[in-house]
Amino acid sequence: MPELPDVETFRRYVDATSLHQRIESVDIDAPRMLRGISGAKFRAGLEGKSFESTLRHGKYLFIMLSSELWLLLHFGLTGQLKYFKDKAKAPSHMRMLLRFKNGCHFACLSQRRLGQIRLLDEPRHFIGQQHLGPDALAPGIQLPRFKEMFRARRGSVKSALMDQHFLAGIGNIYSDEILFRARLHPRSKANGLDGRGLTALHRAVRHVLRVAIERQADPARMPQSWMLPHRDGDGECPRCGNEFATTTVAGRTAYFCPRCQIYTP
DNA sequence: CCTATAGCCTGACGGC
DNA sequence: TGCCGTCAGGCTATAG
Repeated sequence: MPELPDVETFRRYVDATSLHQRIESVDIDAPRMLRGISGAKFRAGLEGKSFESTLRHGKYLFIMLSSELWLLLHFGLTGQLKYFKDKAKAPSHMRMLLRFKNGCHFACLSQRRLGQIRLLDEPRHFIGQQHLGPDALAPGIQLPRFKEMFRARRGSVKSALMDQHFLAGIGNIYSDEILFRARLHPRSKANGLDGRGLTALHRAVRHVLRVAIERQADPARMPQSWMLPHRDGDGECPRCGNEFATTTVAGRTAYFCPRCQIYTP
C-alpha cells in the first residue's frame, strides 16, 4: 500500500491527531522491524517524550520528538497508522503501540512485518546514508532537471520511476498510473524518450501524485479515468476500452494499455 | 550502472 | 473441506 501519497496521508494524520502529547508507554511486537537499536533503548528514547513535527521523504515518514531525536517509520507493503481511544477497539497487526497521557493510542500496523522503525538524530543524514534520490514532489524537480535525469538513465522508464535512489516515493501502482497517463509503455527506455514524452511524464508524475494525495490515497476515490479503478475486475482501459495487458519490469507486474501506451526503444 | 533473483513475512485466492 | 502454489502497492543482498 504505502507509496508517496499514502505516506503523505499518514504524515497529515499524525499532524492532525498525535502532536504534543506525552508518551506514557511503548510496546513493540515485532523486534525485527526495529533497526539499529534494542527494544529497551528504543522504549527509553520515546517514553516521556512527545511528537513535535513531521517530515516525509519518498516513502519514509520522520517524526521529530521533543528530545530532538527523530522517529523513523517505513511501511513496507502493508503498513498503516491508527490513532484510537479504546483499547477494546484496537486494530489487528499492531507492531508498535504507544499510549499517550490523554489515554489515546497510536499504533503502527504491519500485517507482514516488512516495515522499519528507527530512532535517528537527523533525517538529512539518514537520507544521505540510504542514497535516496530527491522526493518525487520536491519543488526542485522542474522540467529541465527532470529531462536531464532521464536522459542520463539507462534501462526502462518504469524501473527508473520505481528506483528510490533515482527518485524517491513512487512504487508499482503509481508508476503504472503515471505511465498510463503519460501514454508511455512501461518498458520504454528512459533515455529513449523524446521531449514530448519527457514533458508528458513530468506532468503525469506531479498530477497523479498530487491528486492521489488530495484523495487521501484511497483507491476507491481515484478518478474513473485512471487505471487504478480498473486494474482488476474488468481490466479495461477507460480511454479506449481495450483490455489491459501485463508484463514484468524490474521484477514487478506492470499493467498497461497496449493500444494507448507507446513503446519507445 | 543496470537487471534479475531470492529472501524477508503473512494472508487471500484459485485450482485440484 | 483441505492442501498447494501463486501472488501481493516494500526493501535488501547477491550475482552477472
